[in-house]
Amino acid sequence: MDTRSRIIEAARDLFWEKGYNATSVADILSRSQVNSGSLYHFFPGKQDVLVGVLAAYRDGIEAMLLSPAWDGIDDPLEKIFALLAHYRWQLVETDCLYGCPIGSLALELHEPDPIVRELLATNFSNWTGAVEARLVEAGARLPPDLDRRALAEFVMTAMEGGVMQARTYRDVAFFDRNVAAIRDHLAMLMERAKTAA
Amino acid sequence: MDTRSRIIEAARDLFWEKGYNATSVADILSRSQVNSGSLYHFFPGKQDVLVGVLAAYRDGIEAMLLSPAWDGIDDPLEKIFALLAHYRWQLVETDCLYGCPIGSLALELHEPDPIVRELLATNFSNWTGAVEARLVEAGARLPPDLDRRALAEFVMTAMEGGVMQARTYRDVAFFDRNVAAIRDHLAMLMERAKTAA
DNA sequence: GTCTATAAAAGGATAGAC
DNA sequence: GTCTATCCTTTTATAGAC
Repeated sequence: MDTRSRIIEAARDLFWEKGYNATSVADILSRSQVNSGSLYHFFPGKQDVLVGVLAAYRDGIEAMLLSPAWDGIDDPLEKIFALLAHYRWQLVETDCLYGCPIGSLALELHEPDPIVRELLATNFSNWTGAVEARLVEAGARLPPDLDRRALAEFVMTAMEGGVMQARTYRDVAFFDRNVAAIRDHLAMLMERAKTAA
Repeated sequence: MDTRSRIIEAARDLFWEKGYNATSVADILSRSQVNSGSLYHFFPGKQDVLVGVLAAYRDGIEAMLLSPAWDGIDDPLEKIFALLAHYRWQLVETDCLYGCPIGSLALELHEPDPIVRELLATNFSNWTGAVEARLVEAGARLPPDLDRRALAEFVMTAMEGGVMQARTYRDVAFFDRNVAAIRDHLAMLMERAKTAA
């Protein structure tokens, strides 16, 4: 793999594992087996590596996240729960240490440069947009006047809040209960769609 | 105010504004108008200041958060929305820069010392417990078999997820839509309680 | 593009007088 | 308990040869 990609990949993992501020440039160099001169050849500074990482998440959402999560699943609403299951799997794999990398960075960086904030928001929007599209596909199973974008944002909230609590308590059951709550929420909306029809 | 309290207060504000890692001991000294020697007289190190801040949040939840938020409000379910409104007010006051201090720290600190993680979890539990108690007070307005603890966790999720998105987009409307969703969720549960009766 | 060495600053923490 | 001065490490970033 080329040097620039090795840097991005190492930084992506380190930011996920330790956060942005707790990761030093030396950490990135050591993990990627790259020398200081090379990193600063590709990136003006550490924050530009972060920009590269966030752009990689943005460009890879389909191939790295959505496609794997939705493989073999047809039902649009079950695709949403498959996406949530993907985060659950990550939590279990890491003993509830690491959750959503974007969410963690979004809360860690309190006054990020506009370009960083913009990329965080874009990553959120792409995720929400993908969920919204599944809710649109669900068609008449959901109330016709339902704001599907807002519901997609609420699904994201359930994921991020579930991850936050599961990580803090080191117990995936907190995530599970939040997923159950959002499942109940969808069930009640479908009930509403039925009775209104 | 005594020196130790000044340090805790300054650190609390700085951790809220910038996060833990982005706050230096020098920042705390400058904000609290305390000298290095005094800080290290009261605290073995920076992390112990964090422990003090988290303990202060824990001990102050009633006086600093719940009592002010619930002043003049009798309805238990409206108390929950008043609590959410408190976070909304904080977002508006800070142009959506700062949200829930505990949530931010919980996601920033990836592998905190056990004592720190324990305090984060305790703060979450106390918050959730307060909301749970209001849901219990709501009695028969909610389904009898409803897991009120799990619902309280879901309310917390809505708050944290709403704060995260509002901050990232610098737009409080993201918070509002999440609150509206949780209000709708409660409304549907109350409907369920009615039809089951 | 890559290498080593190093600068320049910031960081956490300590010493010892008062 | 408080003060100033300072140590030592880490951190980001640069220089300049190859």
